[in-house]
Amino acid sequence: MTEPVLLWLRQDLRLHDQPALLAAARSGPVIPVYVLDDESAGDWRIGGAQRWYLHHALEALAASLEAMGSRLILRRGDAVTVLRALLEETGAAAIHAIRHYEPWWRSAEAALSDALYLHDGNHLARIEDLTTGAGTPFRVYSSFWKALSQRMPPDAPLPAPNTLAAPAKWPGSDVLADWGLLPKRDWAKAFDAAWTAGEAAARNAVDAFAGQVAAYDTDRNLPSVEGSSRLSPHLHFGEVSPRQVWHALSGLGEGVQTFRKELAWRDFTDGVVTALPDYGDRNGRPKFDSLWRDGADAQRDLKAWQTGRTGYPIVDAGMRQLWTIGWMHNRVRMITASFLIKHLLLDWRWGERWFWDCLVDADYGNNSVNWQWVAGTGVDANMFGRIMAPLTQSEKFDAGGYIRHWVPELGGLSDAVIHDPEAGGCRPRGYPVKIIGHREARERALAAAARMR
DNA sequence: TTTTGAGTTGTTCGA
DNA sequence: GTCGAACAACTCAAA
Repeated sequence: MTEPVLLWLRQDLRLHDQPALLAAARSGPVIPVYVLDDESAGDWRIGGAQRWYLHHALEALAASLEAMGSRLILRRGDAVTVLRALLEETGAAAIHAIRHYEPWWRSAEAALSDALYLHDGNHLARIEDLTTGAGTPFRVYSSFWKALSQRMPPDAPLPAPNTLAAPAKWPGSDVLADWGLLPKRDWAKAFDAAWTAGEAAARNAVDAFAGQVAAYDTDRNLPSVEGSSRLSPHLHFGEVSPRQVWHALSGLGEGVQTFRKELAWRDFTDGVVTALPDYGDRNGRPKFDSLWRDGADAQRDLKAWQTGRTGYPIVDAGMRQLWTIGWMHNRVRMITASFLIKHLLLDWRWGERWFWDCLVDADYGNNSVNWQWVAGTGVDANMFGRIMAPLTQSEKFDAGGYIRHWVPELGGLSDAVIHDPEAGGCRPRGYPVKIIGHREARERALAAAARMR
C-alpha cells in the first residue's frame, strides 16, 4: 500500500477543475483536510457572515466526498501546526493544495514548503507571470487587463477524478456542528433564502447567470434589477473556479466581455496584495494617515452607517441589505463606501472591517483594493476629491424599487420622492433625517483634503 | 532618465 | 431639464 497524501482545502471547495485534488488522486490514497484556522490570519480571520457560509459549504463538500467513498477531515488550529501533526499521525508523504495569495496563506505555504505541492487553480493566470515591462507587478487595472487578455482564454477546466482511494486508516475529525460557525445573531433565515452553498449550487448559479449575461452591461448597474452575477461567494470559496466561469460564458453576447473584466479583478487585486501584503491595514499613500475624524461623534456616525440609519435612502438600503443577506449590490457598495469615507469623513478601514464581518464574499484582495480605491488612498486610486453624490446616483440608477424593498419605512413612497424624501417634503415615521447635508459634507471633505496637502 | 499619455465605476456648473 | 465642458491632480506604464 502506498503512503497517503493530504489534500489541504481552503478557498477551493470543489471537486471539478481542482488540480490539487487530481494530483493527489494520481499519487495514491487521499486524505482531504479542512483546517479552521483562526490564528494565522490574525485580525483577518474569517468574519461572521462567512462562517455561516463556510458551514454549509463544508457540509456540501463532505457529502460529495462521501459519495465517492472518501471523507472530509476537519481540524482546528494554526494550519501549519495542524498539518505537520497530521503528516506525522497519518504517515502521509506530502500535502497537495491550490495556491492562495492572502499574506497569511503565503506565509503558511512557505513554512510548509518542504512537504507542500502547490497547484495553480483559483486564478485566470499565474500572478507572477503578469508584470509590467519593468518586471514589477501592475498597479493600474487597465494595464493589467491588457496583459492578462493576451493570455486568455485560460486552459480548459479539468474533470473531477473518477475515484478517490481511501487511506488504510482515517485520522479523526472534528464534528462540524461543534465548530459553532452558525451565528448567534438571527441571520440564518434570510441567509438561507439568499444563498445555497456547495459546488452543485455554484454550477446552478453559473447556469442562471449565463441566461442573463447578455444584458450585463446595463443591468449590473441597477440595484433594483437582478443583473449582477451573484457568483462572488461561490468564487470566494472556490466552489467554482474562475476559468470554469470564463468558459461557461463563452459566446453569450456583448455582456460577456464586461463580466470577464470584472472576473479578472480577483486576479488583479491578489497581485496588489502580493506586492503590498499589508494593503488591508495601511494607506497606499501615507499622507492620508491623519485625515479622518475620531472620537465619540465619529463612533456615533459609524453606528448610523452600519445600521442603515443615515437618512440617505440608497445608503441605508445598501447597509440593511448587507446586514440581512451578507451581500450588497456592487454599485451600492461604492455609494455606501464613498459615503462613509467622504460624507462622514471616517477611516476607510472602519468600513472595510465591517464589510469583512458582514459579507459572505469578503476577499482580502478585493476588499482592501476596492476600499482604498474609493477612498483615494491607494495605488491605482480614485482621486479623493471625486465624491459620489448619493442622491444623484440613486436617481440615475433607478434605485426606487431597491429602497422600497430594504427600507420598509419608505415602502410607500413613489419614485418621485423616494431618493430624497426630505427634499420632497416627506417625513416618514421612524426614518431618520439626514445625518449631514450633501453640500455641507462635500465641502467638509474637500477642506480636510486641502488641509492635508 | 525623461517624457508623455492615460487612468473601473463622477460631479457640478453654466449655457 | 439637458448637455458639454471644466474640474483637480497624481501616479503609473511604456516609449
